[in-house]
Amino acid sequence: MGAVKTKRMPRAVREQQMLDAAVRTFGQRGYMAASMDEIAELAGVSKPLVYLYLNSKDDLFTACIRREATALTEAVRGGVRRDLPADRQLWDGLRAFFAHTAAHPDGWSVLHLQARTHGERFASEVAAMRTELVEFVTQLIVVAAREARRDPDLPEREVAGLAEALVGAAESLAAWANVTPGVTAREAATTLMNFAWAGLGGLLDGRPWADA
Amino acid sequence: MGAVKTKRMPRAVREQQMLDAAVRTFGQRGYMAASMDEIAELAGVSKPLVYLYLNSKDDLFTACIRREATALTEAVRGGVRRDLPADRQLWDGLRAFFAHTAAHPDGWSVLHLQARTHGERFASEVAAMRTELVEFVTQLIVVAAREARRDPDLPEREVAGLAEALVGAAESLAAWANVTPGVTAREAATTLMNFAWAGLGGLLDGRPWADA
Amino acid sequence: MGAVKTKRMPRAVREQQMLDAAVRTFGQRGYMAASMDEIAELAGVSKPLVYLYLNSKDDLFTACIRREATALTEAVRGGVRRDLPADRQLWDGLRAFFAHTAAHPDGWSVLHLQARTHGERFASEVAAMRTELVEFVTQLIVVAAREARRDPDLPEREVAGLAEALVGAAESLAAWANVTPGVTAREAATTLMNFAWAGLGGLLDGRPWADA
Amino acid sequence: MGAVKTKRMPRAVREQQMLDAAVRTFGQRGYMAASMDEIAELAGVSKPLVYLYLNSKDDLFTACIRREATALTEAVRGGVRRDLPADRQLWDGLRAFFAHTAAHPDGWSVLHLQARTHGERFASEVAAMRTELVEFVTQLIVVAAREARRDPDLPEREVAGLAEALVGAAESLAAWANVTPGVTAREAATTLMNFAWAGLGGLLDGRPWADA
DNA sequence: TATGAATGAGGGTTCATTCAT
DNA sequence: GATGAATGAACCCTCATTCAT
Repeated sequence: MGAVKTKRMPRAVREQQMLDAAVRTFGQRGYMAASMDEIAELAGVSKPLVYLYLNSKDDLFTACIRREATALTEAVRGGVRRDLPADRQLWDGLRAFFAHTAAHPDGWSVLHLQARTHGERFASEVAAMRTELVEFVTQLIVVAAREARRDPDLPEREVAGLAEALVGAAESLAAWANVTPGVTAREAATTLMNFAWAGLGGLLDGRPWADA
Repeated sequence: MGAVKTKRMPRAVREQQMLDAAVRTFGQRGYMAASMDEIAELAGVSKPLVYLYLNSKDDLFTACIRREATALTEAVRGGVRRDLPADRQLWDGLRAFFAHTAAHPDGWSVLHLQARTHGERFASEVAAMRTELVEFVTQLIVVAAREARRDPDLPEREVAGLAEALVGAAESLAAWANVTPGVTAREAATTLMNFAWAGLGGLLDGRPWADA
Repeated sequence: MGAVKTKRMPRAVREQQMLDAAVRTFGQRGYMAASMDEIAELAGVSKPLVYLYLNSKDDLFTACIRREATALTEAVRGGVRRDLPADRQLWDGLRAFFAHTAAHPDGWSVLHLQARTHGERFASEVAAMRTELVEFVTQLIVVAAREARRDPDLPEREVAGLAEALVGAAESLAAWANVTPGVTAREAATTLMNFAWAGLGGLLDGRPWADA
Repeated sequence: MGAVKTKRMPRAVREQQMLDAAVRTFGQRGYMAASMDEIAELAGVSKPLVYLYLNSKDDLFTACIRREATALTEAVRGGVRRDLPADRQLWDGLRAFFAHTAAHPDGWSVLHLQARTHGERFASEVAAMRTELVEFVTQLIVVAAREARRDPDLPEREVAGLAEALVGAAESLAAWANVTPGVTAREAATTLMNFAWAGLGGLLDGRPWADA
């Protein structure tokens, strides 16, 4: 069942077919439960060819992570115009993020679940991408503070924690939106914006929550 | 290595030793990479005994999930006094949550990473616990709205999304706190409270962020 | 075929059965061409059991080498009485050597052919045994020189070369005797003694061959 | 790496390049561990071309054996003048033998180690060459006996054994000389001549070693 | 209660070999 | 004359699981 058996394709094409099959299989079965046999069959190719082009299960998985991470990063970057105000950038970025993860659930599973669960080697591969997103958000927070002309010296770690929380919330909402019928990317983005932007606003206004 | 070899223990005790070993192994190696051999050895028991008591790898893993989920739920519940104001309840609950996950990283890994990555069967097992937490938070949001005497009819799905985002942010911060040296449970809780409570406040004040 | 299927043997016994099968298979097929499947079947055991006891193909081969090397060394040592004259010791040693190699052709193949052809790791394992034999012969030559009360200061490397040549001749004759019908251990030993002892005698008499 | 990539060579030349690469690879890795991939790459050629010219791994290996056996045989034959006395012929032949094996260690490895370790088919291929050498030596022994005008009717099998031993000693010394630094072909030849010629002399003088 | 002995099934990887151009 | 694309078959190894005691 897999792809139609087309013979003698140039290497670059076959490689993409293999990566497609691999992302799907890894995303649905998990890294370890996915067998090279299944991937090869889904790609419409014999196993040795997979090894010839992608080298090993490890390398194949790494290639998947890289491809999907790049795709997601570029989707977010491409959805944002850096000349707009910070809140608008965040809003656009979130929409792009939710739209992309919803459109590529297996890729998102590879990045969000599988890569972080099977060894430092893979985890650090996604970590790079996540760092980029967190830094993007961090910058937006700083810019927002400056735009609001309010005291911009939030302690650095505080900002890092906030960004981390925001990205985490986004990831969680992405998963939630994927399984809750009828939730659109726009809606998820709205929910998060409401939550986050107001929270940031309160912070920047100097109204932090304080325990007794 | 592993537990001291003591013979002829009552069944209940042996079972806990096995679960301890299993949680540790599953948490560190991952579900599939963990071998029954390693678990049995770490528990100081022969493999057939593990099967006699816990039946299969699947069942063993399920037992781990249940035990750790219960422990986490109870830790959070036990940290909260339902007669205090909503914000204080959230704050106490978060501190308990971060403290427990920091104290039981393998258990947290089982719940947060492993259980969600290896099939619907296990995922739904954690989902129950997560739902409980999300519902707890949901209720707090509603109560907070009521306490603030402001228009309490936030649309239900909106609230669900917020709660989901908050729990996701908490989970993400828990992981972040586990790998960032020097971040305490209290600090993580503070960061999240600042973020979330202010955000909620803004929402409840009727100042949602709105796109153009 | 292979051993009769007997169930539930103690480990030590099974291990010997496996080594028997392995020596036979390695000796006849060669290290690389021998498959673990074939060895397991010949031993009347499933493959996993072979791995459980012997660990890996490498380790299994090493165990074969060690067992056969020890057996050969002990056969030679056991055939010699150190209180007899040097020529008699050599004669006895050679007979024991030829007898043992003829009785265990697969073991001899493992030591003489296979172990030296598949990597330094195995080669050095046999080298130890060979060194022992060469040193035994070396000593005999020195003793013979002393007994003959002739100038005993043969240059050391010269002696080493002679011993090497003698052992090589013996190994070669062992192979020859194994494939030439009707050649007994005694006969091979005689041939070599005639060849070697007279040669040594000439040397010790100070009548070396000299080129123009 | 490998040969310089030159296109469109005449077949004979390409074949030699392939055999060069094959001898080197077989000699260093061993017959089974050598892969056609490696050989083709080292030869600077694509794999199908190797198959086109040499047919199969088996045939390629056989071709290597034949080429190297012929080269060695001719080196020895070319080093000897049949009109000189027998001892001189032996001495010259040994020098040529040791010089050639030292100059072509991979070829020697193919003949001495690999060909004898991987099935009757290959073994018999070298056996032919070895027989030639053994016969050459046998003849020299007979001639020596005649020259010495002593009773030339040594029993035939006795002579065969002696020749076998001599060739075995030579082979062993060749390996020894290859790994012992500073041992020249001349030196190895001297050692063996001293050993062998004197031994033969003793024999021909009618002074065989005799056991009790 | 507890375990040493044993295996069916399957996974990752590699290799000699061929087709189609 | 020469090669990029492709595969059937096999091999080493591991694992969850059970039997017999």
